Amino acid sequence: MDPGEDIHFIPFVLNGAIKVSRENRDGEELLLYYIESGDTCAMTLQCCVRQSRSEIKATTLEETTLLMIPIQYMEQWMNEHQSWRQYILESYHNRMIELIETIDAIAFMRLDERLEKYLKDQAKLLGTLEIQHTHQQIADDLHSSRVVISRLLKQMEIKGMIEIRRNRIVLATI
Amino acid sequence: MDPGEDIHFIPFVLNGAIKVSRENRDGEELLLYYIESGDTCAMTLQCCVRQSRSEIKATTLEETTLLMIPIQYMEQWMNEHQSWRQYILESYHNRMIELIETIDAIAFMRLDERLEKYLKDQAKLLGTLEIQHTHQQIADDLHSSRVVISRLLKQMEIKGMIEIRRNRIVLATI
DNA sequence: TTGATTAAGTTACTGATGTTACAGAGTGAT
DNA sequence: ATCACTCTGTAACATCAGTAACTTAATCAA
Repeated sequence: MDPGEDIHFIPFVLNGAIKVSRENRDGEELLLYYIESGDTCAMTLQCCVRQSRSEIKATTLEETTLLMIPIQYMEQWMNEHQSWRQYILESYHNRMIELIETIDAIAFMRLDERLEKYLKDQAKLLGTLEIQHTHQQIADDLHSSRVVISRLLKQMEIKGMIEIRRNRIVLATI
Repeated sequence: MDPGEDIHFIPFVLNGAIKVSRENRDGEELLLYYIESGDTCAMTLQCCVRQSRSEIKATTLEETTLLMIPIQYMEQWMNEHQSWRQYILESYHNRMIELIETIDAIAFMRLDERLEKYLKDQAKLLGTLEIQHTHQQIADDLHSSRVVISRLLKQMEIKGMIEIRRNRIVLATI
């Protein structure tokens, strides 16, 4: 899904996971949150329809199956079913909590701490200790640079927290 | 409103403005967004009830009148009125956009740019070019330090963007 | 096997921001 | 006027993170 695209559906993740990032004009990114299976992102709709400046990028992390719910059902169900209302409100709330967590990270944590959190989150999400990313990809998600990430990863390896392979980081524990 | 407090109402701002900040364990802060008159913060409720860790601090900026809506009405109206549902959803959405704006600021902007934006936002919000804050208060909102803010303000003054007085910054324009 | 390509390692340097410490200015109470 | 207190100015220094430039290693295709 590209920023600015016209969207008439809200995505519901059946299985897999979606990564949602913020992009600035220079094409620099920052990971905002993940949407896991059973989850939806109600704000996607309004966010992409209403605003041109508020650009958000969504990409799949793994093989992902989506249920695309047409916007008219969304509205109809909102009116008819309390459970649906609750579900949508909860979805909003969860995204909100995650955004605040992201703010915590970039405002209060140093990059080495953020990197450690990132790797652990990633491992939890995909249910594996092996993270299949290049240093450059990690740098993009954290809005940093490849050299800096390499440096910090090397330090983590020295401390025995991870093992560095080509295209892959292996965590010692979660 | 202190973090962790039990809340059975959602606040509806009749006039004035509320500042919502995030606080970490060390008592350091970061301004998240403002709630202006006619606005509400539906998430306040869930945020303060559900989670103990997700602490958020709300303080009034000026003389403010709140309408406190008991949670049971909130639920009842959700079921009965489409307009209320729409209003609540919009409230969530607006907070979301503002959080993303905050993320943009801390992730992609330098401190001097954030400071400029902060002063202008403050001026717009209160409808005056005079901002009644000490450098320390500004530093707190931006999660920086007093010395750094003084330094940057001095540079802005040299450029003719502001005038520095005791307890007060006077903007040249918005 | 060779060469091309991409990923990762390394070093030296720069710049933004934070810290410490102290001096000076403004304000208000007595 | 004097004192206490708070706010602001400034300098020297520390640190984290980003950049540039180059080397080395891994992978893959021809």
